[in-house]
Amino acid sequence: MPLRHALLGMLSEHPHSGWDLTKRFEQSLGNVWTASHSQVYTELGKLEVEGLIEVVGTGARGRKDYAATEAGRAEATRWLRETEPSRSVRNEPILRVFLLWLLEPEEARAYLERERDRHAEQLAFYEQLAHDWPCDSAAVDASRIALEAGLRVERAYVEWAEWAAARYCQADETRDGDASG
Amino acid sequence: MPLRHALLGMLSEHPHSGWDLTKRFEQSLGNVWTASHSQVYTELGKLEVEGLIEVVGTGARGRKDYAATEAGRAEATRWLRETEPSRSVRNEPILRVFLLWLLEPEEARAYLERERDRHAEQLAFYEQLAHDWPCDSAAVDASRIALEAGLRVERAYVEWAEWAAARYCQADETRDGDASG
DNA sequence: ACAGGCATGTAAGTCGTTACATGATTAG
DNA sequence: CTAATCATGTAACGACTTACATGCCTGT
Repeated sequence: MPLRHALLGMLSEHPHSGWDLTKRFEQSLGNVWTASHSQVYTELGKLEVEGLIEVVGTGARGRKDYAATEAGRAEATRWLRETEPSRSVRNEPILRVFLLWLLEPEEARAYLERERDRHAEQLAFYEQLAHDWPCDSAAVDASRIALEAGLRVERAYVEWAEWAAARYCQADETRDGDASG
Repeated sequence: MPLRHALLGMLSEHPHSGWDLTKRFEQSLGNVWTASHSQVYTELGKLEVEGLIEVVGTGARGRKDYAATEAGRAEATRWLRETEPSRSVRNEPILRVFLLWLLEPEEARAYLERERDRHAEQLAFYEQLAHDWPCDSAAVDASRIALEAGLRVERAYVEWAEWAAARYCQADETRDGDASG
């Protein structure tokens, strides 16, 4: 149950509301794990019933801030220690590359160029995060290591997409000599 | 529905049995998309009812080889053209890195070293595939481009895991001066 | 007053995992 | 004859997505 443990981990760092956690899944965590707000609120409800998290504050608009209890933090640690990471993967953008031969070369090239742009944007975002990085706690340090993975993987994707688009460019140019677009 | 379209794509290349498709999800495709045999057989049943695939041969032990029909291939192409790739991501091994601060430094380092070894193995496998690559059809070419993504991303992970483990090494050495392990 | 963002929740349906269940073929 | 591998399927349960539903606060 990685969602539950992702939540316990974040709530072991410092309090978050369901809204905050949802935002984190959309932002820095988004290249690693995604969860919709409905999933987050449902799981928070279960975790509270089980005594793994508790409400530690409330705010405007019904906001509730949760933090992990000792039991919750222990459960997150136990999960890290005693279970193997699932290797189940979902990477639809690259899955599509396996099917790219079904398209015309210019369509395939356009797809690869969009991927390059997307990854270039993501890389720029990560570079900004790394540039502004505060040097604080151990939690922050682990996040910095995870960020470094994002940084390096995005860089690899940008270079790959350029290499791949060039392959399809060649195929296209061979056919009609047009290098525009 | 990426599973359905992954199947249609593979069955547009050449015939496969449910067993073959399951194996492909465990091997080359496995770093991009995974599916259990139960999911594969269930989806093949639906695709056949919908006329998107058909049985084109049978073999020993009840083996059934399927191929995409024209309608199936058209559906795969339509999906590529008309839908945006889902950005929903599952990458539990890196998710765990965000929680690594909950462990002792030596445990965290051990985790990163296991990841390094895993990715090094995967990289070696991809390098072998790339080395033995046949130069044939367009389908093969798209797979070669997808393989290149795997190759470059795995290389990035190996280098990242080494960088990351070194960080935890330092933390550990600062505490007890032990550089073994 | 209104728009945009903050904030939380429920329900229906689909997708995915795990376990159950069976049996044929092949190589040693 | 026996183990490994090939080969297919179903069922129960849990996870995830999408849509529905509500309402408050802040800035303009």
